[in-house]
Amino acid sequence: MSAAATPPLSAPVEDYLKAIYDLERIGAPASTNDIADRLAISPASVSGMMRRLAEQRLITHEPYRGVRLTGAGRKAALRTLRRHRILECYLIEVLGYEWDGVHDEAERLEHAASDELIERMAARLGNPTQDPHGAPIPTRDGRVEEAPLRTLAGAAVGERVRVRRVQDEDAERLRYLAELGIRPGALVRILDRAPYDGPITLWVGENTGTTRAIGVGLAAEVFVEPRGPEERTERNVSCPGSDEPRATRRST
Amino acid sequence: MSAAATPPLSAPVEDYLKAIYDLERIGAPASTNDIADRLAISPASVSGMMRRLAEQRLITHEPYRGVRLTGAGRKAALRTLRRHRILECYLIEVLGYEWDGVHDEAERLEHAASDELIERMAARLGNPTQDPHGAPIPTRDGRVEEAPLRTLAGAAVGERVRVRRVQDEDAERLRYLAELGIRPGALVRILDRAPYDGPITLWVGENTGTTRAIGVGLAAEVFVEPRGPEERTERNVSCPGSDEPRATRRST
DNA sequence: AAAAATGTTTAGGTTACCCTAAATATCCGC
DNA sequence: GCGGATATTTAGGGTAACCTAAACATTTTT
Repeated sequence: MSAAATPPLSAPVEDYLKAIYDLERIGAPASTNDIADRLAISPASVSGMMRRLAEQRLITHEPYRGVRLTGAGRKAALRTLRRHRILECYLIEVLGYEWDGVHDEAERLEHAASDELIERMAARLGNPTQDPHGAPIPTRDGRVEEAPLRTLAGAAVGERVRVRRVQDEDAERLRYLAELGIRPGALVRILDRAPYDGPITLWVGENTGTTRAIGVGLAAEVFVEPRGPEERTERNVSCPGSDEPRATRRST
Repeated sequence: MSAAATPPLSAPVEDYLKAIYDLERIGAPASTNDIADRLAISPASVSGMMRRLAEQRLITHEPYRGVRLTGAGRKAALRTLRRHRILECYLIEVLGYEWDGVHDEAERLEHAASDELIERMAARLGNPTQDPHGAPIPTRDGRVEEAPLRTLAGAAVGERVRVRRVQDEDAERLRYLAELGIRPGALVRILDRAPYDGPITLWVGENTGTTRAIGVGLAAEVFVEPRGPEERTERNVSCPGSDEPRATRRST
């Protein structure tokens, strides 16, 4: 009945929707400034785009209050997110990209790839449910389970946690986290926290491991799950490298 | 010394350059109208774009006379062509696309893929030198050997020719040619030509084969090479399906 | 060689995005 | 509950790409 042939969205529009989705996920309606920051665009430009998106019923906009995705907007955002994350998996698993190098490539391809291409890639990968950074991959029909994870910045001294996901935007930071051994699947114990938002000292590793220190800023980009008494055995199908820590990723 | 970091070209600009390259390849300088036809854009818009391209030193433009690519323009066109053709190979060989379905996908991806991605795909394919439709793939440094091929429309009755390349723009037509058995590598004998640009009757096949008829319009999109006494044995590295005819491509 | 047909360019307009600067609304501390 | 800080929107501009209609140049026909 419905399923009105959705007019194709421009690349900027898809980027806005993704950004709004991500901001909404954290908390309240997305504010103009937050969106502007995230997309590195002036707030004035965001205001203009919000009007256009609202006209297209992709968001609802209460002036001075922020915006929320509508059903259609959410669907579009999840579609883009699916593309992005499948592309990341594919680039790493099939074409040998590094963990920290996929984001930008996927960012461009996600706007150009057809649904057919994405589904062929997904099939080829065995329909993964999370990307290499631990982010869940929405299904074709727009379902995601966004696990409400805490971040490493919020973990208490003495706690043992399992890294589940890291923010993937910044290649530099990702490379640094990889050096520290902090990637999805890694086990971390919080040894110490310096006061006044000082560095957090960690033990990274399963049995053998190392001591590392990390700033609160970076720690806030690492999502973790408390390591329960009996860890969940039901694991997601995912890209290699996104789960259990592996002995050697780089041969150096 | 030179190698000035080329500013990235927009997708439309890349499309114009490709079109001009292709038109120039046939014959004289590309005319405004030809470019407009090929890109399905109004001649007035083409005029405007020609001004911009000339400013950027990608073409030289003699008003009312047509345009020619400069060195830089040619280089850019070949870069895009390389991307397009490698993508087509990759989509067919690795992701299972059909012969007739790759063009549009490649057309979009060629503007978004990084050089790194293209080279990874090329490596994965063993650096092919022609695409699935028989078109030569320019090298990374912008070299191509454009074999000066004749078309099936220009072949004489009684001649035996080898199909080397077909135009890949139109999926419909490609599908039809595939049905006829006309693909790169196929052997064809011209049995008859009806007068007044009437249909051409062909024998398609190596030893066993079939009789088929084809209009002059379509025949002009099929590039052939006379089957010499001793056929060249030095064959190009290429995508499967782009060469020697294979028993079954589709299982139907 | 003038008229007709064809091909090309200019003139003027539209849309989607972006920007800076200025105006305006909301929030927060006192 | 007022005044300043902060957040948001409006006003006014810019660019790239497209369009149609009209003007102009070239080629072809008679």
